[in-house]
Amino acid sequence: MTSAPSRPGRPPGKQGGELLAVARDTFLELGFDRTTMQDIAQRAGVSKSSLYREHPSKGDLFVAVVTDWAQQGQGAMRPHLDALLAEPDLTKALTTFATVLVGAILAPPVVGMRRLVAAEADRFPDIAELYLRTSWQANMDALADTLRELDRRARLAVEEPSIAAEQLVWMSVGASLNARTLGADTGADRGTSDHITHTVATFLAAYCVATPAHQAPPTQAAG
Amino acid sequence: MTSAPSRPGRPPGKQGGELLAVARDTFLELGFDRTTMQDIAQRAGVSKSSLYREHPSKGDLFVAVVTDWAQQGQGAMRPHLDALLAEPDLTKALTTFATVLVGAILAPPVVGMRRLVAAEADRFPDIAELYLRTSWQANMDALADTLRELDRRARLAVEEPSIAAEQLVWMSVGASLNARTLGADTGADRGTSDHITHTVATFLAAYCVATPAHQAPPTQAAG
DNA sequence: CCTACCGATCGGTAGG
DNA sequence: CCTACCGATCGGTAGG
Repeated sequence: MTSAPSRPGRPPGKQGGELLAVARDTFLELGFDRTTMQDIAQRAGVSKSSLYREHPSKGDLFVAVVTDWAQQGQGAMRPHLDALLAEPDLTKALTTFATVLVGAILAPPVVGMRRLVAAEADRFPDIAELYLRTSWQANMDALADTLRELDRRARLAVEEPSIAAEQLVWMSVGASLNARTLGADTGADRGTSDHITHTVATFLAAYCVATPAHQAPPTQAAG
Repeated sequence: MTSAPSRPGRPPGKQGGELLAVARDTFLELGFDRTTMQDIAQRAGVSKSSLYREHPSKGDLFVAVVTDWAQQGQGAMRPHLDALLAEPDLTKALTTFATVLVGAILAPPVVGMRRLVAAEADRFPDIAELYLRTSWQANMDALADTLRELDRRARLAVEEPSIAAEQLVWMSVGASLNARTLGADTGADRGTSDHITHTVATFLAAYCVATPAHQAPPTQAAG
């Protein structure tokens, strides 16, 4: 009971994760250089003093923001990889997975964080590398493991799972991610279902053991 | 006579294209915000006044730098696309082309300009779009045209040349470009010949009319 | 005289 | 917690 129902002191002022979220949004909106500690403090409803008490410098705050973000997105693809394994129709499974993947990678805050980290990679090389490892490479490795498992089950013929994973991902999102990274928010959207269909077709043409999607199968059983 | 063989005045100080090159290198090294007009003027051996006379503001200078850069790289792939058409061995042709492509896109100043333009895309949306169109999309379109020509000659079966072009490019450079954009200058280099070999194999598995590289051919003659 | 160029300094704003 | 303020530095301008 009475776990401080009405605080006697003054209204809140954000801390911890909430504060990091405010800082993140501000960095995303203005960029690192043009974001002032004043901006963040104001939006979070705290004084600059309080902000500096929790994060001793602007650089430290940036590191905390990116680290927090990278950890959150670490296992993001897990459930969809499980679904990829479970679906019996490979074309359907890969199409669904690629669709989810594209949506996740092209989400505006995700693209924004990539831009932000890349822009400051010279000043914060450690954090850029952590971001790449945690938020990207971890998911790529998980996809490679899934492809390896599909090979083991003789549903795909994948000799180099990590390369195949890269091919699937970059065929799916390369063009769109490039355009959005360079700021083209033009409605002329790739990542359409048509684009994904072609990605899956090419992928299966190379790695399907049974019947390739759009040419006569060599009809060979997997050992 | 006396067409000023030895200038009586003071030593040169760079202008025009040379000045743009100095500005470009400085922006690449320090980024837009951390580059001062002073820095650029100093390196170019001119006064700030002279710099401002040629480029009325820092933003104008940046626009001039990117525009100049984009124009220079516009037809960069032309000779290599011609070579791609000329080489009779398709696997060899594509491998050579992909190798050149990867080298060109991953060249440090090229990656640096991408980072720079992406970082300032919010402040200079027009220039980001021009960069994307002139320096990237133009070369992609040229590759697509080349694939269309190979289809016409019945050496490839490419229904959607622009999509096939994207697939070839992004399978070739996606992973490496991503890593370098995020600042990982780690010696663990992709873009190796092994990686390119797999790219070409997957591409041909989907688009070769005759004998796919690594599985039994369906043996069908092109009409 | 004009052009090209420099040293000096302005008003504003940043991190701390 | 806030206000005030510092040392430093920036883009841009003007006098000579």
